[in-house]
Amino acid sequence: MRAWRNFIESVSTMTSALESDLVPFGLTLGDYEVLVRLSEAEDHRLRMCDLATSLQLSPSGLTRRLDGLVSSGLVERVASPSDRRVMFAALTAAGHAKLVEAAPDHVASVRNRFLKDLTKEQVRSLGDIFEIVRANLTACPE
Amino acid sequence: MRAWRNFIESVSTMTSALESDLVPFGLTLGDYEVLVRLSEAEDHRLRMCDLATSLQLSPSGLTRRLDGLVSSGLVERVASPSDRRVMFAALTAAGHAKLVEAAPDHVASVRNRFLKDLTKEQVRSLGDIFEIVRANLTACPE
DNA sequence: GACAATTGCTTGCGTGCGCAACCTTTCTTC
DNA sequence: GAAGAAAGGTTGCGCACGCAAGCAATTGTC
Repeated sequence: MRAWRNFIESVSTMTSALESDLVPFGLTLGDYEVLVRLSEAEDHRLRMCDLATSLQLSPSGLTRRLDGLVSSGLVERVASPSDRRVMFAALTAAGHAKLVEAAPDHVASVRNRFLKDLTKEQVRSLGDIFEIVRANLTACPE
Repeated sequence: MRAWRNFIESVSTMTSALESDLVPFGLTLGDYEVLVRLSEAEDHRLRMCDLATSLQLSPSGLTRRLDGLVSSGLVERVASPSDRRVMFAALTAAGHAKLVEAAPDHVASVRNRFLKDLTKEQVRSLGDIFEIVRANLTACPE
């Protein structure tokens, strides 16, 4: 339970800290996650629904989030030729540039806020632990 | 970075899982946290502002959350006699009963979703890690 | 080959929250 | 002790999100 309480508290302060570290770039943490997912995808594009599940976001949530990124010119919607239901979210050049600009700062932020005072050993065991937790969570969806 | 990605993903699936485990009790995770804080406080009551910081919630956010709990009869607002600015949030008998009813299930939920497949050693080190992280976070609020 | 059933995405609607503005009460300073 | 500063809480507004409903396109079934 001690682990739990510290954990909960850490999470919320940490995310808001990371959020504010992204403000100078005009990004929100959610936006950043979108850019990362797209940059890692083939051709820098993903189907909306795949992106939604990857972000653990509802379809409508993703639609709205993309609206913002599209109007900022970082992402564009591209219709699929093969299946006219699907829309791709595609990273624009500006979007890619924005990610390249923001990423180092963000990574440094994570290290600084999160991993700073941990030993290598602890970081490693953290990785192990959350691999197990994630596996456990995806295993029992009841 | 591996630690980080698994971490982020775990957190969001876990909280939504815990959230849904509380639905049968008619509680949200936020509500539950309020009840816990109050039950641990002296006389089962806390000043609004103390409760807000404890929950890492803005003043307005707390006001709204309390509105719900008050209209459910789980919490009541009590004016302070010594300082007429402050309002106490006080646990009602019904609120205490509700917490007693929901707590075992919730704790089991946490263990099941989170700690289930971890060794004692890992749980211990998790506690250590987030104690450090939390200390680090509160130390550098810049 | 036509008519469900399903999939993919988008639009009302409600909710929960933060921010800024406001009112009230207390503290500070002179 | 009176004027200004500060603290405690509540309200207007906007934003992000989930849910349910809806529309378009595709797949399945006979």
